[in-house]
Formats: sequence, structure tokens, C-alpha cells
Amino acid sequence: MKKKSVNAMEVAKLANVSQSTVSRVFTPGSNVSEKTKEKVMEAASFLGYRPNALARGLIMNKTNMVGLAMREIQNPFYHEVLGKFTKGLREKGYHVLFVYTENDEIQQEEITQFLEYNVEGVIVTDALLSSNVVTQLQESNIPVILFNRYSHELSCHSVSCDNYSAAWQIADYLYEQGCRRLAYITGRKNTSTSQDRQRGFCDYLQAKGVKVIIEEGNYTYEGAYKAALNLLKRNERPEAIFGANDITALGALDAAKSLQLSIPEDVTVVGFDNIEMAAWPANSLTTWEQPVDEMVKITIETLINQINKKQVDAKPKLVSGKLIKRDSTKKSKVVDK
Amino acid sequence: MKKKSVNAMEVAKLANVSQSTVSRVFTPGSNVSEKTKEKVMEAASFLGYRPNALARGLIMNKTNMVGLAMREIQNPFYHEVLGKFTKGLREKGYHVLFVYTENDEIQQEEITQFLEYNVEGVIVTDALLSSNVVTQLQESNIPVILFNRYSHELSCHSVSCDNYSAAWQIADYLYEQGCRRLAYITGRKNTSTSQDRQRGFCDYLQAKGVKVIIEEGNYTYEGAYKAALNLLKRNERPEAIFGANDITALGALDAAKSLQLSIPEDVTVVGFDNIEMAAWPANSLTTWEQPVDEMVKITIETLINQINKKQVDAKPKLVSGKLIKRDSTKKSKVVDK
DNA sequence: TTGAAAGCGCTACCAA
DNA sequence: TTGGTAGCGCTTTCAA
Repeated sequence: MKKKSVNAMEVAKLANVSQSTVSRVFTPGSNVSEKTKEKVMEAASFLGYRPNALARGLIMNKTNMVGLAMREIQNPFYHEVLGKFTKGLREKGYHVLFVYTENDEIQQEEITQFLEYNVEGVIVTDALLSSNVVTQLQESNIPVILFNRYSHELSCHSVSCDNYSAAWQIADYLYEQGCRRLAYITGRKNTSTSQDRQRGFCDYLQAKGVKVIIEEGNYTYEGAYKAALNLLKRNERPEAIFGANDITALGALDAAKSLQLSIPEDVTVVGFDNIEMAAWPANSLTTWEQPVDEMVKITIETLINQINKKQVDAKPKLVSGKLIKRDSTKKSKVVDK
Repeated sequence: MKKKSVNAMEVAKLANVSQSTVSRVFTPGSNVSEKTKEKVMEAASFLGYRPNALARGLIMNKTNMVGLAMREIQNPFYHEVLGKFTKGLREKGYHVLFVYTENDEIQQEEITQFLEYNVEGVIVTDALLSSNVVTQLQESNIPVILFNRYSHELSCHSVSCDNYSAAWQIADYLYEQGCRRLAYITGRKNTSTSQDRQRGFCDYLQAKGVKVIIEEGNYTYEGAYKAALNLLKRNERPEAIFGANDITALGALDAAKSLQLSIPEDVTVVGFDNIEMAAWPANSLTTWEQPVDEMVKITIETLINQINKKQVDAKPKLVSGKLIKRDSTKKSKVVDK
């Protein structure tokens, strides 16, 4: 087993003070004279003492840990998100207990560890929670926040990109460019992200009297590739394809290229997320940039406010983002092409 | 603050047993009669009781937590690795305290949290540790293991792909195909991965009397793209480019395409990692597949053995992997083209 | 098989 | 400003 680590008592003995004094030295804002503080610090660093976070968490009922559950998904966007979360939380003094889940709905046992370790809050990324898990967390008074997902059934806070409005604007952009045959390749059908993007896109175009062809892409490159082939082999080939995310759009882009179609002349493609690859010259994908920094910041702030019992209204928070125009769509407006 | 959660005492009262009995019910392998066990379990689930992992960790001096430090890097390979680690560790009953680092060398303060929370071991991915951090961990008797990195200075366990031998075999493959003008685009120069791949590649070719052109790529797409342009604009254009990883190779691939060069006729490209994107039809990148599953498994096993004080020899563990041939290199052998 | 009590390392109260 | 002491929720010894 582990070697017993140095504790406050040993430091106290060496420094000729009481153990309480040692504790105070390591508690910011405590009253300790400069002289004893030095003495204690010296003894502590000599012995290599560090306060035990477990014991501290136990007595203070505050662990400084946040549970982060992330859906396993092959999308660089979420890797970036993960990085920003860990860094942002660390700046606020929180540590991350991490769990990766394969399911769209976080399972009971995956949340159990969070409860047992007394995390102060839980962030769920790109996944949902079963309602009994939400209840359980609420009973334990542990705030939860969903990132880039929401659910009307669950009374959870959430932060997402305003997917509906973004898709609406993308539709507008394509329509104004003269596209009249448009297609949407979905993500996973049961995700709010994919649904909202589809609704925003279709609602705009329906208002214009344009019908949208829908194909399922499942948020995978392969799925999108096949979906795009289906679309592009139709008699009436779509002039524009909107992919539920960048990976989807890249699948569509490559499918089009495999059919010797020119981008953007024969078909234009738009994605969502603005992952790094979208900017690669070979892709140069027009896409919607989610303001990740802002989204992460809001998520963390909301969570911490909840932890500190500042009242926060539980309505889903939406942030906008912006369209990044690249070569996969036409540069200039060409009305009524 | 948090609502005080149910503790073992409350369960005990409800079930009319002592608190020790409740503890025993939740300790596998303890002696409790079937009848009291049922009684306690019923009371526990009625109250929503879960043992407090902090208190348990404090008394048992065993937290079931492992620290995972990962270098922030825009490479899907490590996202996959992260997923496999969390899942693999969970199967062994360990939870993951996660930290993302921006530096090539994990900093003191980033490891501090691991010490304070009494993690039982530390896994470091794609980064190194300063030697005083290693000392500190060793003094605290916390085993560390490096994943895909090693250092001769640090006396740390490590698990990596046998990069040297892999690169050697890649060189052999390209040489046997008739390539005589070859180039290597590096990753970050100070990483053992990039260095070993370079050495293996060059050593083989030097033995054959072939010189290799080296360009710096820094493990980024953009860096590799520029490096490849430099290479491909030379008078004597290389016939084959080996990229330090897949992202690098994809940068080179796209650079070649931007110059209207045909792949693999004009130039062949090989990568390393076999990330999903390498298989995408638009890329169809020949690459070296690291046996991630095996590497992760060995890493976890070695770490757990160390935790349990089974003696493990500290020499770096190497695993092989295999070449995945795709369209970015020629299919058939063409000797002396 | 069960209960009482000690103690893991810490913070926080109360006295001095 | 400091020290003594109680107690956070748990496991584990020792007795019964």
C-alpha cells in the first residue's frame, strides 16, 4: 500500500505549534502571525507536507470536484470542448472527475461515482440523463448542467448554441445565393442539436416555399458520405447540402468530389462547428462557428452560481455564433442563378 | 451549501442495527447474515444512501482514483486514447481525475492536485514530467507511467509504440517500392515519438545509401502543409513523404494535391497513428496503426501492478502495430521504377 | 454475527 | 494569535 503521507500533526511537532495552527496556515484568510506562518511553512516544505483534500472535503463538505460526463463521439469539436472545460474549471479551483460514456443517456452507475465522491456539480456534454438520475442528483442537491443538449422533459439547466436560429441563417444565406434545391443530412436523429438545425433550416425554406430533402447521416463521416451519394445521384441534384456538423459536411464534400462534381459550382456544402479541419485548404468548408469559449464560460459560471446557491433561472441558455464563409459555398451573391 | 447527505448512522437507526453493521453490508466480503443484510439494504435504498467515497478513502488510504494528465493536442488519436483509458480504468474500479496540460512538461501545480486527492497512480499521455515532479511522486509512493513517451533521464515506466522499428519498416516498404528520394516531416522536435520515427526511417535508408530530406512539421496540419510545399517545390522532388503522424501526412497530402500532383503516382505519402480520417476515401492514407487497445491495456495493467506493489521492471514497454496500406502509396511493388 | 469505540486527517469552535 | 477538542463518515479492531 501507499506510504503513509505526512500529516499536519507531524508538521506541528516539528514547528512546535499545535496542529490547529498548521491547519490555519493552510487555510487562506486565517489569522496566523507572520512568524509562526514562516515557521510552519518551513517545517511543512521540509517534510513535503500537503493538506489532504479528502479529509478537508469530508469536514468542509466541499470537495472542489466537478463531474464531467462526455459522450464518446469521434468529433474533434468535443475534444476542444473538453480542454476548455478542464482549463476553465481549474481556473475556478475545481478539479475534474471525468467519465466517458457510450450511451446517449448517462447511466445510473456512471453518475453513482459522482455522488459517492461528492462532486459539487455535474456537467454533461452531448448526452442526456434519464429522469431518475436527474431526480437523484437534485435530491442530493448537486446541480447539473447540460452542454449542447437540452430536454424539455428534464428540468435541467443547459447551455447550447442557438441551433435553430443558426440553421435558419444558413438557409437564408443559401437561399439568397440562389439555391432552390436544398438538402439536409441529419446527425443522430434523437439529438436536440440535429433536430433544431433541421427545424431551423426547413422552417426558413418552407416559408419560402422550398422543400428540403432529408437524408440520415448519424453524425458520422461514413453515414454522411453515403447519404450524400444518395442525394447527388438523384435526377434533381441538390444545389446545396447542409450537414448537421462538420464531419457530416466533410463526408458530403468528399462524396461530391468522388463524383467529380465541382465545389461550389455544382454543389455547395455547409457544415456546423467550425472544427480545425474545416479550415484546411483542401476542405475550405463554410460552416457555423459555435462560440465555444463563451459557451464553456457560461456553463461554468452557471454551474458555480448554482453550487453557491445563487438563484439561477433554469431556462436553457442559447448563444449565437456566426457563419464562417469559405470556398465550399459561393463567395458572391448570385440571385436567381 | 450542499444538503447533508444520508450517512450510515441514519441507515443504522432505521434498520435497527449498529452503524458498523451498515458499513459491513457495504463492504464486500464482510460477515453479515443474509437477514440483516436485506434489512439494511432496504433501509439504505429507502433513504437513498451511498457510502461516502471520501471518508472511505480517508480511512482505507485507498481512493480508487487515478490521475490522468494529457497534453493538449489537436490529434484525434489522443481523444481515442482518452476514451479507452477511462473505460479501461473503470472496468478495474478506478475513477479518473483528469487534467489537460498545455506544456510539454507537466508542471508541479498540475500534479499537486493528484497528490492532494491521494490518487493511487498517475498516467501521463504525450507529455513528460520534470524530474523533481517524478521524485515527488516517488516519495509519495505514487506510481507514474508515461504513455507514448519515454525519457532516459526519468526513471519512469512507459508504454509506447515501437516507433523506431515501425519507421524502419515504413522505410523498407517505400524503398522496396522503388522510392529513392525520400523525405520526413517531423513532429515536435523534442518528442521521443517524432525523434524515434525519424531515426528509424533514416537509419534504414542510410544503410541503403539513401539520404533523407528533413523538414519540420511540428505535428500540425499547417506546419506539415508548408513543409510539404517546400519539399515538393524542390528541383528534385521527393518521391515519398513520411509524416510524423497522420495529421502531418494529411497536411502533406493536401499540399501535394494543391500542386496538382497525383497521389501516389507523383508522390506517395505515409502517416502514423491510423486515425479514422486516414481511412476516409478522400485521403486513403497509408499509415502505421498503433495497437491502441493493447497499449492502453498494458499501461493500465502495469500501473495497477505497481499500485499493488507487484514488482514490475521499469524498462520501457514497446508494442509493434502494423502497416495499413492504402491508396496514398503504390499497391504493387515496382522495383527500380 | 453484531456492537462499541478508536481513529483516518482535517476544520472550526471555544477558551485562553 | 494560539491550543484544545469535537466531529465530518467511514472501516476495523476487540468484546460480547
